[in-house]
Amino acid sequence: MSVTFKDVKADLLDQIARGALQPGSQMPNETDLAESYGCARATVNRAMRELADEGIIERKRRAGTRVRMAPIRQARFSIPIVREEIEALGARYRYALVAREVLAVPDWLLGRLGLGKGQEVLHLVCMHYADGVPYQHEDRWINPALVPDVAEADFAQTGPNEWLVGAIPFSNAEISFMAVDADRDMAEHLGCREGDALFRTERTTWLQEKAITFVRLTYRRGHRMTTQY
Amino acid sequence: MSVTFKDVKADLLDQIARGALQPGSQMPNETDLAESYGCARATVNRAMRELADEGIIERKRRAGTRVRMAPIRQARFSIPIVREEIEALGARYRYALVAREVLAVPDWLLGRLGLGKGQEVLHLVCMHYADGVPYQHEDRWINPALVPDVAEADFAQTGPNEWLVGAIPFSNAEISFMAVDADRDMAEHLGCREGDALFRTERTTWLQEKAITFVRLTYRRGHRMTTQY
DNA sequence: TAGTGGTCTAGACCACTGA
DNA sequence: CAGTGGTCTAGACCACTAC
Repeated sequence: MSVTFKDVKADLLDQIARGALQPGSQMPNETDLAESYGCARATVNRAMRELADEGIIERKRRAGTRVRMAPIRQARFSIPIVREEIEALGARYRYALVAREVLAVPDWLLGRLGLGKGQEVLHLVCMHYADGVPYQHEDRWINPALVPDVAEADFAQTGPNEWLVGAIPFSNAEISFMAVDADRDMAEHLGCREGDALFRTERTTWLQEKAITFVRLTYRRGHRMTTQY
Repeated sequence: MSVTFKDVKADLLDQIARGALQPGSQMPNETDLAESYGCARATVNRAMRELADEGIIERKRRAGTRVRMAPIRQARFSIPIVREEIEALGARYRYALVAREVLAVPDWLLGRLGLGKGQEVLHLVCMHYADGVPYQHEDRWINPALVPDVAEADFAQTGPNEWLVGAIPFSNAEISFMAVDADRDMAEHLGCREGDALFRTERTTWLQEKAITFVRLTYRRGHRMTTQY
């Protein structure tokens, strides 16, 4: 069996972990490594490219490759669809539409959606339950000009998240995480006390430079978001 | 100029975004795509592999490649070193050691660090300030058996995070995000009121299957963690 | 069991950039 | 301006798995 890029990657990682390759030190170039591993340069290249993508090493043309002084530690996590998140817990999912209205965009939202004063937005409030217990409160604003069919969707049965995922094939987004104090309304919806600390994510989604939707997802008390890296 | 993998990737993405390639639909195989783009199969492979890594498409041997029904939306964010985070805000960084003690591992920490009852841990409490204002509270537990030099480090000048990054070349971790109510002690350290909602991350770090450290980072009121995808 | 993606090879040219 | 990584090619073999 020939030497695979995974072999090379694992060996390099091991050398870094054991200290044989010190942080900040220069690594041999691809040609030399390929020779010493007895494989093609492309194989070494693949291994090193992945290490660079993961923030372990730093590569520059002409200057060569170095072990990063402080590895760029990065975590990756998938943004769950709430239905799947709840079903993965083994719980029964239930969705409810709380409010649906079309109104002039409020001032605080003008900038985030890139709209002008007086333009209309669709505002939805929904609740997601796990085994009948409040799990997540969804406060969503949609730019109807960019989502043609949104006027016909009634969102009585299907949540806007799942609907949008189906209607918008691809998009990019900015997402924030924070802690907020529950106000009276939120406390009632989520079944907690006013002032309780709640975990919230805010997300703005764009389709080709134009903001489609802004959503605030507020979780029930005690929610944790976890990932590994 | 020949067709690059970026060209292929961009074109496929564009077809997905425009709806020419519908979610759930089967894509042509690599050989056919290579022919239609007029490039080598390896070029198509690189493009499609990256799209698969990003969760846009789904690849299976023999079954071929499909556009994902619901793209796996995943965000990537780098775990900042608090000093850099504060300096990036243009603020002056200050660090203070609040407490340092060696004690028997508390029960709640036994499992997380994989220790036995009665074993000793190093417990550190630190504060990080931005322009003199409390920014982050750090509550850290270190397994001294796995970090040989930790007994000599006094952490009076340098925070344990930066020290550990230098001492431990590479590691993996599990990280969680949550909201907590400030208790009296936290409120005093962070200059907020008792009961205020605070953003917290908890992280356990392993070096080769053994837990080195568990840390709770609690941020000042109003902190947001943001990323794009 | 046949068709798909996964990977390796050997060679080539090129873009970038630090010495 | 020379050395490094970045990428493409054409061909090959293989592992997996749906059919």
